Amino acid sequence: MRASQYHLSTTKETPASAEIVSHQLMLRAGMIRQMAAGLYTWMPLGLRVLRRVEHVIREEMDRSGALEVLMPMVQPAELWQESGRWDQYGPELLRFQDRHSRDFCLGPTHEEVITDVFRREVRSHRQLPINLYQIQTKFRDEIRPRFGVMRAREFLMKDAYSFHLDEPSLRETYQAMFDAYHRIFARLGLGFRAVRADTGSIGGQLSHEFHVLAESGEDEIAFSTDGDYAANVELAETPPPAGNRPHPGESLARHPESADRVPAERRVKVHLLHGADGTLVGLALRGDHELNELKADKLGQVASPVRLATPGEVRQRLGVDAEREIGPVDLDCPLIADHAVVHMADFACATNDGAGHYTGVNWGRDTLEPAIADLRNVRAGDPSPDGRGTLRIARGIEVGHIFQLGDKYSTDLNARVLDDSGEERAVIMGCYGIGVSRVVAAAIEQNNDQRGIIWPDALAPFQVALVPVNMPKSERVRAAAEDLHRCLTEAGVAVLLDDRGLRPGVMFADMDLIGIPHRLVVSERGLDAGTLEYKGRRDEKPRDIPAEQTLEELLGRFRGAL
RNA sequence: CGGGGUAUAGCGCAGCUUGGUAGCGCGCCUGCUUUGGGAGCAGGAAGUCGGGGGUUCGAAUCCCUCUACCCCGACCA
Repeated sequence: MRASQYHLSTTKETPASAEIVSHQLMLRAGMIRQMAAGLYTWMPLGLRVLRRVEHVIREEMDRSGALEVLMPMVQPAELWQESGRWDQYGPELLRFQDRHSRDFCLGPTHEEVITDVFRREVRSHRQLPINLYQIQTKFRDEIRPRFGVMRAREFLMKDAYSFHLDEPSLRETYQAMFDAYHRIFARLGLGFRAVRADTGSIGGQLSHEFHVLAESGEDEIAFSTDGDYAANVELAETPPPAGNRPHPGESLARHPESADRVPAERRVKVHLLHGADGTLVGLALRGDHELNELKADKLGQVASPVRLATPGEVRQRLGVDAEREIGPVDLDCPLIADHAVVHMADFACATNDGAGHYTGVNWGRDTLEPAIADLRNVRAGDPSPDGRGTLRIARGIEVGHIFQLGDKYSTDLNARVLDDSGEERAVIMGCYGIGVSRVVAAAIEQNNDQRGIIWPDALAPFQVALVPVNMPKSERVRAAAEDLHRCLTEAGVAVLLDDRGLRPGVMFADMDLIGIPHRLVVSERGLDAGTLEYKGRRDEKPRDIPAEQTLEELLGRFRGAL
C-alpha cells in the first residue's frame, strides 16, 4: 500500500473529548471518527486493525469446531416477549416499530434469535452438540457511553452459542471455548487473565471473564500470588477467619469524641439497606472494609436489586442520623455481619444518638446477635480463597465473557430435541462473547508510548513501514524503495510505503503514531554502504544491516507471523 | 436521571467580566527554498461565533430557552 493513496489523517494535537490514551491515539491516528455519543465510523486504518482481530477470532473459533452464521440485527419483539426479557431488559434495549406498527428492537445480544434458529433447525440429539457464532454489530443504548470504542453504544462483537443434551457435553464445549479464548488473546499478543465472574443479567451457572490487564480498566480483578485462583473483585470470596471469637474483656464505654478517632480496623460500621420484607437491614463491616453490593444482593434478607437506605428513610424508621457513620449498638433492626467482624471483640463503633463513640463493644452483649455472611470486597494481601498465597488486585478491561447458561432460554423458547430414547428434552446452552472493537482499544491501552501506538504483530494494520529518505530528489532511493515494496508485498507482507515525499521527521512521526511494528529506511547513505536500516517500533535505536540479510530476516519473521 | 463542564475555521484554543462588525497555533491551498525526528519565507482560502427568542442604535459578549458533546455518580455483556 502506498501512503500517498491511503487516507492517512494524523494529528499532532490530542482531541479534547478523549480521556483515555487509547481513545486519544485512535483519534490522532485517524482510526475512528465519532458520529454521535457512542457511535463511531471506522476509517480505513482502524478497520484494518478491526479485521485483524476478527481474523484471529474466526480462525480459532473455526478451529474449535464452531460454525459461523450471521443473524439479523433487527429482532422482533415476540421473541423477547417469549423469553420475558422484553419487559426485563430496560431502556438499554432500543425499541422501535416498523411501518406496520409491529415492535422490534436492535439486538444487544442474540440468545433469543439463536434459540429460535435452533428450535426450527434441530430435532435430534444426534445433531448435538452444536456451536454457532457470528461477528456482528450490536447495539446497547448505554446510559453513559464513554472512552471511545471502549464502551460504545454500537460495537462489534463475536458471540457464540452452544447447544447440548447434557451437562458433560456443555462442560466440554465450555472448556473448548475457554481454551480457544486463551489462544485468541495470546495470538493477539495481549497480556490477559481469565477470572471467575458473576453471571449478571444473562443468567446461568458458571462464568469466566477474560480481562486485558490495564490501569485504565473499569473492572478490578483479584488473583492468587501462588495458586490458580482468579476472580472479579465483585465475586471474589473472603475466607472466614479461623478460630473463635475471643471473650469480652472490656465493658461498654461511651466517649464524646467522634468515632474516627479510633483506627478504622478496630471499628465496626453499619450500612443500612432495604430488606426483602420492606424493613431495613443493617450490614456490619469493619471500618476499613468496603461493602460488596453484589454479595449483599444475593442475601435472602436483602431486597434485590440492592437499595441503600437514604438518610431520610433511616431517620424516619430508626431515628438515627445517617449522615455520619452508624454503629451496631442501639440499632433496632436485623443485623448481618461480615465474617471478618464477627470474630472481633472489644471493638469500637459510632454512637447513633450523637457525635460520640463506644469502645469495648461486644456482639450479643451490647448489640443484637448478628447473622453472618461474606459481605466485603477482597483487598490486596487477603489470603487467597483457594488457600494458596495471598490475593493481588489488578485493573482489567473485560474483553471476553463465557457462560454456562443452562436451560433458561431453551425452556422459555421451548427448544427441545428427541433424545436416544425418543423422549423430548429441553437442551442446555452456553454462550461466549468477545468484544471485538473493545479488543482494539484494550490493545492500545496496553501497548503505547509517548510517540503513539505500538501494535503487536498480529494486530498491526501494516507489518512494515517503508520510509524512503529524500525520494523526490533521488531516483536511486525511489527505485530501491519501489523494489522493496514489490518484493515484500509479493511475499505476502503488508507494507506501507511512505511515498508522500515528506520530510523524514514527519514520516517517522506518522509511522510511530499509527504503530507500525517494523520500519525500514531507504536512503542514499544506506545504498552506498549496501545496507538497509531497520528499527523495531520498541527499539531505542535503528541498526544498519546488509540489504540481502535484512530482507531474508524480515521475510522469515513475517512468514512465521502471518 | 442527579451533579459539574464545554460549544467561536477541519483540529486545539483566545476573545465574553467591561457590547462597537472575529483572532492565534496546527492543518489546508499556491510558489520558492529545504530534506535523517512533526522545516523556512511569501501569498491565500476557510467561521450564519451550537439553534431559537429577547434586551439594545448595535450581541460571540447581557437575559431566557432548547439542543449536542464531555466528565463524575447511579447503571451495565
